[in-house]
Order: sequence, then structure tokens, then C-alpha cells
Amino acid sequence: MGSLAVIGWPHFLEDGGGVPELPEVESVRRLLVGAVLNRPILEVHCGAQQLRRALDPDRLRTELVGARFAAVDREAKYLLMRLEGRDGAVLVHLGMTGRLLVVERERPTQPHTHIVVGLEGGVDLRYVDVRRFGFFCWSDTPAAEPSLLKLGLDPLADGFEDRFVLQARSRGVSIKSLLMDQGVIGGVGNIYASEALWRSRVDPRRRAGQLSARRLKSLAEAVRAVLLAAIEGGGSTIKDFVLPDGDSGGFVKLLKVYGHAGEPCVRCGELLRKIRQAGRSTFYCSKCQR
DNA sequence: CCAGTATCCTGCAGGC
DNA sequence: TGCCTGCAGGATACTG
Repeated sequence: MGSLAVIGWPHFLEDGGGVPELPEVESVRRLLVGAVLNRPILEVHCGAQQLRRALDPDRLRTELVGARFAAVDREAKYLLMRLEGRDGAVLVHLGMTGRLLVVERERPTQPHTHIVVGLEGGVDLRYVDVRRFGFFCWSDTPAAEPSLLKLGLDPLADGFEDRFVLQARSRGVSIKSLLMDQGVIGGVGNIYASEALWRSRVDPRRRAGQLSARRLKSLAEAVRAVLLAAIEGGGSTIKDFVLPDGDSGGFVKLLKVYGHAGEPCVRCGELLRKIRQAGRSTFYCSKCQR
């Protein structure tokens, strides 16, 4: 084991007001697999502050202490930390500012740390969340969790593109809102919705059902491509993040429109716009997105 | 069916 | 300088 591991979502988003979407959660999952599996759990501490989902501290402690995490799965933006031979699991959602850290026990606890799970080997798994829109809780029956059952298509699964076309064809919502609907696609949030629309040259204001099957399929391909690129980019960014003294050189700017209102479109030079849709900001190019 | 708004929450930036 | 306001948005609930 290395001397220090720090896990979070990639910091390349921070200047754009970053939020963990599917790629960030997947990056965290991969690092958790390497950092917390099969270590006996020694202790659990819960803060007093309420997270988005209610948590029973005694229950969490009873379930975890003495057990080991056997697997970490991801469904959309949710993480499931499973224990060997048990149905129950820790269910985590990072909300907007949630982070999972794996740090040496002697490292000082940073502000807004809500859950600390002490593992054998001198490391803690810590849940930190400034705004507390996320949660870290015990679920007896993760397979029956309503929020997981509601999730729509997995954008990384085989056949996603064709299924998305079928779902989108009959819908009157704006295509941007449709992309963000977790019941349609699980894991796409505000940032990657804008990015995928730009990549496939689709105007975010268009109604989903107005778009041809061909364009919808191209958009679905863009969704997948944007997410996969971010997972790859996130991996390398996190590697920089893990090294406390390493500088984050070699970092590639992945976001082409999000957070770039007023700057020229890198494809056509038109100044990028920012509008509001369903209460969320959308970034797009009014010239090359139609 | 869909749009819009409010709710939770904190930190930060801009205006005056 | 400091206070106030708005904004950031994931999920959910609610109204029009």
C-alpha cells in the first residue's frame, strides 16, 4: 500500500463549478476498489449533521464494524459498497460537493467531514460534503431502492444508442432536459448534457421528438463518447491529485462549452451562449448547433 | 405531458 | 470594509 491515497472527483472541473456526474463517480469507484476492498472495518464515526438521506449511525456501525467491503459497484451516479455474503450495502450519492477520501488516519479531519470509516492498515474512508446534498447511508435492500429502480438507460451499455432513440422519439421535452432525466439516462448531469449536445451539433432547445432518428443516434453516440473521454481524463487527473506534491501538468481541457460563455466556439468561432433551461444553465453554440 | 419554481446547503463573487 | 444578493445545481416535490 502506498503511503497516502486521496480519492475525490477530478479537480479539472473546479473552475467550472464542478459536480460529480457519471465519469467522476466511476473514477472514484475504480480508486475505491483499489483502496478499501478486503480491509477489515474497525470503527465508524458519524457527525451530527443531517445529510440528504437520513442515516442511523448505530445501524451503520453495527453493520460495518468487523466486516469488509467486497465490491464497489456504480449505478448512474450512485455507489454501492457491498459486503461479502450480505444483501445490504452502503449506498452513496455525492450530490454536488460530496467526496470520498481515503487517507492515513493521522491526517487531520477536514471541515465538513460527516462519516469516517476506520479500516485496518491505518487508513480511513471519509465522506466529506460541504453542501450536504449527497449522502452515505446503509441500505438493507439496495436492489429495492426506489431511486435505483427509477434509473433509465446505462449510457455505457451495449445497445444504448438504439434504445435512446426509441425513448426520445415520442417526447416533447427539450432535448437538454431529456438528457438530464435520470429516468431516461442514468448518470448524465448538467455539464455533460451541454457537452454532448455541442459535440453532436444539436441545439439544446430542440424538442426531443422533433429530431430525426439519425440525429438522436448521433447524440447518443456523443453522450457515450463524452462520458468515456471524461472517465479517461478523470483517471489521469486523479492520479495527479493522489500525489500531494505533484503538479497537475499534462492536463487536458475536456469541456468545450460548459463554463465558456462569451468565448469563441472552438469549432466555428461563434461566441458561446449561456441560457437557462428548466432552471439550469445550458451552454451552447448558436451557429453550429441546430 | 411539460415548464417552472421551491427545497435542501455552503461558498464565493459582484454590487453598492 | 462589509453586508446583501444571486448563483452554482442533484434529486425531489409541487403547482400551473
